[in-house]
Amino acid sequence: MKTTSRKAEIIAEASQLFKEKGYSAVTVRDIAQAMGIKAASLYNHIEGKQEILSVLILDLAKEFTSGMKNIQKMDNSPLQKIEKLIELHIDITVNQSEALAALNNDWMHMSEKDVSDFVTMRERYEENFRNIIKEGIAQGQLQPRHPEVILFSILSTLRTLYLWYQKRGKLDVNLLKRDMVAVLIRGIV
Amino acid sequence: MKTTSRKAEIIAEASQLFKEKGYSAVTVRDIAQAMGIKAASLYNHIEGKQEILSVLILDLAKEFTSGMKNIQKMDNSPLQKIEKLIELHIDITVNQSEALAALNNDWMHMSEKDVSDFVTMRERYEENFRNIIKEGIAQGQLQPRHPEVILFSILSTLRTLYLWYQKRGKLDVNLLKRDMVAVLIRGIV
DNA sequence: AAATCAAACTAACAAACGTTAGTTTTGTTA
DNA sequence: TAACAAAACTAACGTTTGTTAGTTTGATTT
Repeated sequence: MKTTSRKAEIIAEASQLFKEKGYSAVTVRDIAQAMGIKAASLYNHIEGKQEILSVLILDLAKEFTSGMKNIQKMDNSPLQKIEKLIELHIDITVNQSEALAALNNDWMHMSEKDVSDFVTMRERYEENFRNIIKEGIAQGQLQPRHPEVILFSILSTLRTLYLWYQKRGKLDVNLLKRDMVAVLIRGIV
Repeated sequence: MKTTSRKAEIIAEASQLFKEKGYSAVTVRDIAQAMGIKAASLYNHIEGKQEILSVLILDLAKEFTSGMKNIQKMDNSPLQKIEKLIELHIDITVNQSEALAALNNDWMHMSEKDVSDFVTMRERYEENFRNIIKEGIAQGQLQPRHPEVILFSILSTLRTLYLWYQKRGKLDVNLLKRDMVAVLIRGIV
């Protein structure tokens, strides 16, 4: 019973290498070796090195976009939406930390068209997030800080969560969500 | 009156390229072209491509280490020390965002020895930061959250500040410090 | 004017790069 | 067992990579 295509296996293997050394420092021969085959064999399954990167990044970007859409639909307060967004990022981090690394660090190495699509998606995502924050401030539910500072304090933490989630003893996900929400929203004092 | 050595100019130019595309995607010919000279000419001033990276990263790491040392010496409460650390990161970000990008993303491409030195310095820095947090919790000045979560919420935000400080209309530094301290320490509610 | 020196140059290197073409192996289906 | 398709292979390609060697330029000092 085979459940994953060979192409998917290649992408999965490559994503681990990309996470460790970055896209540009990983060669197709590295990827092939990790799979126990020769470099040329990869080309039976993929169009090129760049395709691996684009699949990784764009699929993940769509997942964020769709998650955002779902949360916007909900009949929740701005603060509750922010909590849901934090949980969305944590869930994605736990299951897709390799793709997340590529999305964060290597998006500029995609083709021109894919970069442009990605940047558009990212800007939309950030704008939606910012609007939720602004609404929270307007309603008096959030402190009247610079929305940009709030947005990026939260987003920076969530985006780099993949860097330390692994090594720090694999905190229980629900515990992590609880503490992250608390720290990011209610501060530390 | 020449104030900067040719070597320093090369390192400065290279750091900008590294920030844009990452160390591995930048060639020595790219660096040379940005300076209006030929690639081979660079080798009159530097030992190799890797040396540029190491100078950038290790000098900056030392700056963080020395900043931490100064703050530890002060006779301040844990909370005040954390505020000072936030300000330290912001000051460094404003003046050295290129080197900061290299330190964050490309440290693993230094020589084995330099990587090892760097990782040691980083671990010490994080441990010192963590101890300040723990002390704050022990004294009841901070909420009793998982210290690791607090540490990395703050550190992630500060470490990636360089990514958005530029484009967001160059907020006034003092205003930025005020809002960052407020958001990171007192939360957003 | 001769000597010095920093900093550029041309030319070339061996190695590594992503990728292509054509062929063989392997396991499944007819 | 013959046919087929998936997935591996060998061999090679043209480029780009970091770097070296030896030379020339141009300004400053002796």
